[in-house]
Amino acid sequence: MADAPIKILIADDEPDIIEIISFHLMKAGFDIATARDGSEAIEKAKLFEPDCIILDVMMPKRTGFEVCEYLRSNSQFDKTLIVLLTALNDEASHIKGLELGGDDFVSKPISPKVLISRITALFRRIQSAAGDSKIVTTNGLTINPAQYRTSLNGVQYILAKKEFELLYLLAAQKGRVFLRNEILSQIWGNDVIVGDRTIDVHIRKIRAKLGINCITTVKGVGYKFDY
Amino acid sequence: MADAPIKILIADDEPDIIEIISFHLMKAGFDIATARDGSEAIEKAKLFEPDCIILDVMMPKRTGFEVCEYLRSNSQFDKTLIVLLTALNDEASHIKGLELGGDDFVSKPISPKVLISRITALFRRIQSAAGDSKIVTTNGLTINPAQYRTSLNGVQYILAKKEFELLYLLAAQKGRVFLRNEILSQIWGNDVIVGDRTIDVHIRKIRAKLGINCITTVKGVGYKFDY
DNA sequence: CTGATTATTATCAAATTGTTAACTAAACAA
DNA sequence: TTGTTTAGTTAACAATTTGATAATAATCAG
Repeated sequence: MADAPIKILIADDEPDIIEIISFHLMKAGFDIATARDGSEAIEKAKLFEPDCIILDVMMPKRTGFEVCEYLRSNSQFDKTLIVLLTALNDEASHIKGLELGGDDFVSKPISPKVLISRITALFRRIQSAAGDSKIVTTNGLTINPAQYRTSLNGVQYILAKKEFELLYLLAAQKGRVFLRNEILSQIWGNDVIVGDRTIDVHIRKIRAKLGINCITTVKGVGYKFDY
Repeated sequence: MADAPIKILIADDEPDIIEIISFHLMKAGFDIATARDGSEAIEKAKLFEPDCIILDVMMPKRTGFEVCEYLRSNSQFDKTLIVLLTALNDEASHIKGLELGGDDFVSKPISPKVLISRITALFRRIQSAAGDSKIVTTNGLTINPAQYRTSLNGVQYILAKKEFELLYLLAAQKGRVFLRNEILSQIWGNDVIVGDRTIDVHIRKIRAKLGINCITTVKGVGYKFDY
């Protein structure tokens, strides 16, 4: 729901595992925090407010199960995904983990790629369940189509429907030049006939409202988002 | 909004597997349909409209991957969960499956209990992402769907049924814009026909009763809760 | 410099929503 | 049942916002 990078907390008592996983998740663009035992995991969870927590089942102080149970009893973490890791490939703990409110369960040895694609799949599914589509973010400019909201460096700008749709169309494929015809058929549809100047006027309004030149004119061709 | 039994389609070419899985899933209260190959899976999916499809990767006619790809390219199945089954415990196909839009990936031999708990966990997570039946609290405003009660800074406000449902629908997914059509189908259902002004009037009543502007109009699009 | 393309501005028409009041249906108590 | 209250819907109109166009100015490419 937040238009920020996805935050993941990794809790495991084996430094090697933490290192490998966090390396790969960072490379995949996630924002990472780590913890070495169950108690630390809970503390960090409260401060860091991650979107997803990866918990080793076997940890000192509090096991992953205990942490999971704690998090699930606290409404602050209603929307936090919990992925449990275990060395055992044992059915009972697998089921137990899911019943305690875990969202996924991965057995060691862990393949970072598999872990990343599982987490990605979970987020994808949740976003689509919540009716979200893709949020565009560049240089402090955020365009959120589910909320019809545009903000620049934290300040909100209210765009009209057509303005917003036009901006989103261009921004969703940053750098690509859209011909006037493409824009017309995408935003207005193939059967509606409007003049060419109409596009210009909307582009102008977007530029004026945001106060930045995020849309570049490609003379004789069309427009592109470049920011 | 409908609390009908959850429908699951199982597609596998091994009759034994189908039998075992469908037996356990039925026992767990799901509504089951089956298919023996990829093509049949697609046909049945269209007719049966399952909430979840369990696909064996290795199937005649069309593989599970192909079926998955097909389903994901068809917006009718946007909200359908896809669980892939495979005999291979091979990382590449695991990742491939998730990238094709699968939601979970389970390796054979399959434990029915594990399968059920994974499916249950997925549904649980999706429901909560979609804003299911939880008390909403923001800035002193509390909306309790179990009791149909609303209070603002400790003071109770009595909303009528439709007013309450409308407020809750929006508030459960704060920030998200709901199209008028979405609102109509969620609150009134797909077969009831009411005029557009009806929504406005209820929105107005909510705003008047609470005395705050917790619902924002997004002109030409719909409404959103923002408070 | 010149012709073509785009930017700007103001204006008007159209679409959308807000508001009120009246009417109908449902729920409830006497 | 009857009368009364409450909720839900609709219609009519007002207010607002948005979108399209035209006319003019500015800009760019050759």
